[in-house]
Amino acid sequence: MPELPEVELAAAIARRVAVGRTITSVTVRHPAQRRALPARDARSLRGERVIAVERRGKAQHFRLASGRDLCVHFRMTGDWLLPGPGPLPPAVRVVITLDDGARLALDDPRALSVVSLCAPGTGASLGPDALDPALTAGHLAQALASRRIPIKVALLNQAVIAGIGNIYASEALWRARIDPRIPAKRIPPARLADLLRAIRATLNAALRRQERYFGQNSAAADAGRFAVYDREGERCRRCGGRIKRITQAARSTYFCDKCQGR
DNA sequence: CGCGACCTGCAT
DNA sequence: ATGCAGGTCGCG
Repeated sequence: MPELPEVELAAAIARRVAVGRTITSVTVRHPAQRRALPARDARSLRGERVIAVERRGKAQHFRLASGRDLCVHFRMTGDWLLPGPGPLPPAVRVVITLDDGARLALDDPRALSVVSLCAPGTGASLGPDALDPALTAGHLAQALASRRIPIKVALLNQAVIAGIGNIYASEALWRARIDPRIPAKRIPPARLADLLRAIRATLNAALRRQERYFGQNSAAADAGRFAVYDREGERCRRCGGRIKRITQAARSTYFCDKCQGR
């Protein structure tokens, strides 16, 4: 479940568990994960103190006392789990044990997550974080000025703006009443300002929702979660139009063609 | 640019 | 059985 809001919450959990603690072991339990974090690297983390856990876009960075950086990316299905005693759930791929006995477990059924020691400077290709207050519509305009790709596809490009994924790209465009198919460079500055506000409102609302329903998997938590995502054929809650699904860059885009601009 | 690869589980 | 999934990289 990992776009920016989900990762922000996950990072908060990791922070609470790990910051100020020393790692006593890192265990890797899936061959695919071992490629990114070989046994040697995992071993080298023993005795490392965690200074901070930061989030940039969808990536988490454990800043370590030695100056190294343990990077975690959940990709499609990763999440942190705080396992109790006893056997670990089957999809736990990596376990970080801290000196107070607490365990931070990477739970990822698809095993596409990446945990690795990354060199400083990695992530330079990331654009500004979507919730960074320093990000302005002007920056966005500049980043999009030369791109004729559809705006929805541009929003998924983490080099343009970091943290937006397939769900919230559709949701933010709906909120800003922008047609996802419009070439990015053709959106006027004033509309980009609307879009940036819509992105922030969408991500912040999702964040609040996360906190409110933390740990629950109830129907209440899902009700009304998305305005358009995964609602093909249903009614637009704003104008009553039919929600459409199209494919862009091999991914589903949802939008209302009645109230999302020409 | 689009598309397969990386992985697994789930709905149809 | 098939196709799809909230991400990203690397290929043609």
